[in-house]
Amino acid sequence: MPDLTKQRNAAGKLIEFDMVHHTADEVAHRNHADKTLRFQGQGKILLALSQADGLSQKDLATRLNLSVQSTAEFVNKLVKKDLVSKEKSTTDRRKTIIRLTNLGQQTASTETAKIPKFLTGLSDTELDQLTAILTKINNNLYAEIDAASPTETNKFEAVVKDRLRDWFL
Amino acid sequence: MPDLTKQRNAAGKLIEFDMVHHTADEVAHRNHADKTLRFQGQGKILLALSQADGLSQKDLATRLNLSVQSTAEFVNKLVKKDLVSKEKSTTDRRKTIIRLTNLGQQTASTETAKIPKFLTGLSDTELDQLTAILTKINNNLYAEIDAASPTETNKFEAVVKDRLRDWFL
DNA sequence: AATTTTAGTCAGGGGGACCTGATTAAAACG
DNA sequence: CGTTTTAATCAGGTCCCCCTGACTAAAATT
Repeated sequence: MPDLTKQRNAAGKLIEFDMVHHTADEVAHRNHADKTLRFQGQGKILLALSQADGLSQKDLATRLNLSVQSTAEFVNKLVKKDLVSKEKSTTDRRKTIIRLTNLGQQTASTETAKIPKFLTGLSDTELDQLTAILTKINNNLYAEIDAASPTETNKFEAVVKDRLRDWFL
Repeated sequence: MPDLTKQRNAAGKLIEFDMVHHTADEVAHRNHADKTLRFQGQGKILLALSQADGLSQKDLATRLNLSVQSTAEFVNKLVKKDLVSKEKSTTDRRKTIIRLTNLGQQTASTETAKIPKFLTGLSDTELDQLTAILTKINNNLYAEIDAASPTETNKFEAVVKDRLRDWFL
């Protein structure tokens, strides 16, 4: 019989973390235009490319379950920021290959590699505990995505799930 | 000497959690328009009101560091959704008092009270560990907000920090 | 009572994340 | 070779989160 109070406490702390983290992020970046990478819009494109560079826009659109028009728009925004480059495929003139620039690679790897300050006060034991618990939680969430997405009708979620998982192995 | 690998592992798991959580949220709410409350826009208003109901728009704007026009816009959107109500103050005809409707109270309390499925597979020990670690992390984040916001020049962050903290006590 | 301050509305705007439909050029198919 | 399919662009649109400036009415101040 799970202790509902403990679950509620943990849930409350997660909510608090989400809000405070968001607020701290805003405060830290107020004077710079660079927000933390979100799994949304341009962030999706960057994250996908940092895992598998050199995709066509159509590939990106399919993998991320976006329309080709949205994909093109986000890609063009990233081109403007010099985070990605576009070049025609040599094998199929219809295709445009999108790659991360050096700056784009740097940005994506920095975002995924940097250690948030708020983790620096934790002991090694706490870090191990946190990692183990989050691993469990993330697996539970993967299971949720699985259950809500029958593979036949929703290829996207399965693809993203696998991509996300591969990333952290 | 903190173990950088452990910190990096934990940070990676947090990033993964953010993305997978976001994806699971999208999948779960695809067929309903209700997204999880975000500490942003309308979500800010709802969360502030669920803590201190019956504020004027000016109060809300000040507390949340929004312009009065933005505040009015978000309030009107929430009125449309029947989540908040507006009424003129009896003591000052310039002021409009904003309150949560029953539906709004329900929505806000449901969001903050519901226990996410992904927590149900954790043992009591793990829940205690998670709560303790998140408490530490959140306090670190509060300290970050403090350090980045000298009280004189940025009242907002101090106010929000206190509000967020009060919420979970 | 005239002036200044306050609270909120209205109008217009920027930027982002997304979409649909029409169109063009390249590749595949019959 | 004609037709169909594919990849991307262009145009237009919705919704959200934010802003500034102008304006009106109510309250406070002088």
